[in-house]
Amino acid sequence: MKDLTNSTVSRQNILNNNYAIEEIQNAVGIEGIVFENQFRFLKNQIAAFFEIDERTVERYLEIHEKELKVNGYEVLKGKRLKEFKLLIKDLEVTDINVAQSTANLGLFNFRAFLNLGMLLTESEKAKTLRGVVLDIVLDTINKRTGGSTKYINQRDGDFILSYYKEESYRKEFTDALCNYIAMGNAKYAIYTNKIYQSIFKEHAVEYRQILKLSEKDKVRETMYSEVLDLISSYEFGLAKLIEERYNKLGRKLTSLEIDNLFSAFEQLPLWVPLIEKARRKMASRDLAFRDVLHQQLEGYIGAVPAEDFERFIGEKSKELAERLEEAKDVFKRLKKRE
DNA sequence: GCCTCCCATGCGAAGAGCCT
DNA sequence: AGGCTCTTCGCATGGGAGGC
Repeated sequence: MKDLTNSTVSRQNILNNNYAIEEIQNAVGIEGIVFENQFRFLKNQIAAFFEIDERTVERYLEIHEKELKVNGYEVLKGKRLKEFKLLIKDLEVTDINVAQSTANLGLFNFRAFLNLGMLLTESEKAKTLRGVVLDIVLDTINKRTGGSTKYINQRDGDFILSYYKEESYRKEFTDALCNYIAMGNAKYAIYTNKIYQSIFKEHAVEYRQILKLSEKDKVRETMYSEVLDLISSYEFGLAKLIEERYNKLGRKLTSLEIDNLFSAFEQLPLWVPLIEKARRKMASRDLAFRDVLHQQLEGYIGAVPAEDFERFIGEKSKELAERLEEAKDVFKRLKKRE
């Protein structure tokens, strides 16, 4: 993982990982005032923890206002401030004195506190915190995936269906290549790679290298359901186009003809948003979960949203074996009904 | 080795709005 | 209305980096 202080994406990938945040909170052990079900910290508490001046906190709030607000910093006023003041009065906290007369009050929650810790370059304590945070993040992902992230894509509930569907579309595609294209056996690899390159700019060998896959690993078993779905669309669409052209010509297509067909097909504007989405998901997730950088897709890297952490390492994500077992049961039940 | 420039830091004033 | 205490921002300071 990159240096947190200058990588927005890396910071957000940690802050969006609720599982890691929970562990970090336990490890850091800093306790604020519980307000609206969250720990809250005042500016002076934050400054004291990081051993910096309050004015420094303000500077960071100025420069990174948007990021810190997204992650939970807010300025209370009006009704909610009144409630907060009441809460403090009730708690009789001695080390915190918020004047009853104050008109607005800045509050950090734990995520915003952590966010600031990732930005601060002048605090030794923040530096130490970053080290701890990175360790915990790696540890959480490893713990939840059982050590390897090679098949983390399969932990998503949509994977199995996409994978099975894709197999049948692939069959259509290879059949079309077999029956309607006048080329040697190299055609299967050539046009499969063309599809990969059209979708994510890498051919199978590059993809294998980048993900450090071994000979016996199947590339498609490592792909995210969104990418598989797109490959399915390509394969099925192309299969039908090839068949149509074959029927029209009344003979097998030459390699030049299928190349022309392919480039017209991949340039259809309908692909643009779908490809954009697949690239974004693949590049961002592989960086966050597999610590893998697809250089060709660098421009598509963004922060992985919290829902994705739920999907891939959350309670609902499961090992493929478990899913297969479940799928088997479903098949059995269906059979009984017949 | 000295000078200059830049930036982080911290002081303090202005502005805001709630409390009594 | 005046007091109070917060946020925000301008500005002075000082230290460090880099140029000559």
